[in-house]
Amino acid sequence: MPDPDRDRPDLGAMVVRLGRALIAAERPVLAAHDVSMWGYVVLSALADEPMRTQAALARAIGADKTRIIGTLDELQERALIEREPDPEDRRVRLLRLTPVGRQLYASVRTGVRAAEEQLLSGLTSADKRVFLRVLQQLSPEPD
Amino acid sequence: MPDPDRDRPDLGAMVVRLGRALIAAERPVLAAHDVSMWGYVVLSALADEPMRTQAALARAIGADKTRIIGTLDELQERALIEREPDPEDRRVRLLRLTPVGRQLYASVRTGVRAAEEQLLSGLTSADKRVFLRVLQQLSPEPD
DNA sequence: GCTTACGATCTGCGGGCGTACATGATTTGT
DNA sequence: ACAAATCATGTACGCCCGCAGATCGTAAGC
Repeated sequence: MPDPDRDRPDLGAMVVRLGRALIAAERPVLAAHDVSMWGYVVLSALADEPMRTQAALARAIGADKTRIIGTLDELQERALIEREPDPEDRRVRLLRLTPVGRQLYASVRTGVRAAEEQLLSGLTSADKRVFLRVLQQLSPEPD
Repeated sequence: MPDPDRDRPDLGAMVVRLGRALIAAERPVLAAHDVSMWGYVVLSALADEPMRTQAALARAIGADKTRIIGTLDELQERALIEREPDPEDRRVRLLRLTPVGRQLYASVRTGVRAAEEQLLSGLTSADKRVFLRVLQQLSPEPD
């Protein structure tokens, strides 16, 4: 009786390949809306809930805190997010989506989900359900 | 009836998080054997089958052909691989593992697999089987 | 033989990223 | 009041990567 587990590629190799396929599939969607990868990630994080500090946002999306500043600058300039000093602690900037930003995010996300569905289209619905549930279970929340 | 599919994170976000967790889990294993990530990938590719050209190897592992030269130099210096001019076409270098290289690869792979099993240890065996099968189905072979 | 094509290698460019450090504004603890 | 901590920001360094030539040796077609 053969052991399929011994012959499969490394988990890491498969995840990397899937990641590359996802990036390739989603790049056109992002480009169509003129949003960068990091921009989309920021919009996604802020759509879930507004953030009280930029450091918290950086932690939430697994980015360096200096790296997201440029992204925030651009999103703010396009009026997709608001970055307002907290009246109670004027060191911190309250971050939230504008209505326009929320709308754009919804559009991009719809496209991203469609691209993902395309990649998953070869699966049975049972396999897809298990796969997505397990993947969610295995992808750790950032501290 | 709630729709769990609408609330889940993007597939891309989950894959990236899982990838980071895998890298973190496997880094100590690689360091213990003094092998770089690229080195391990090369050993893995050559363990499957010897390669007739370095360009073919680069394509197989999704790396730039100039990138792998340094990796091959190091592996050759440690006598883990052989890089011999093809007598029939002396432009190309035949690449294959040495017995030592095959042995080291087996050790590292055992450690890598153990780290991966650790990450998967929270799953039921049915979930794990489906997840790995689907993941393999979704991770495209490089051209 | 001569031209063209191919493989390996080296070098340099530009971009993305993480890290560290410095600064200025502001809050907090004593 | 004063010192220490916190937050956003800017700057600079180094690393890794993909990509585009340029070079050299070799092979293949004419």
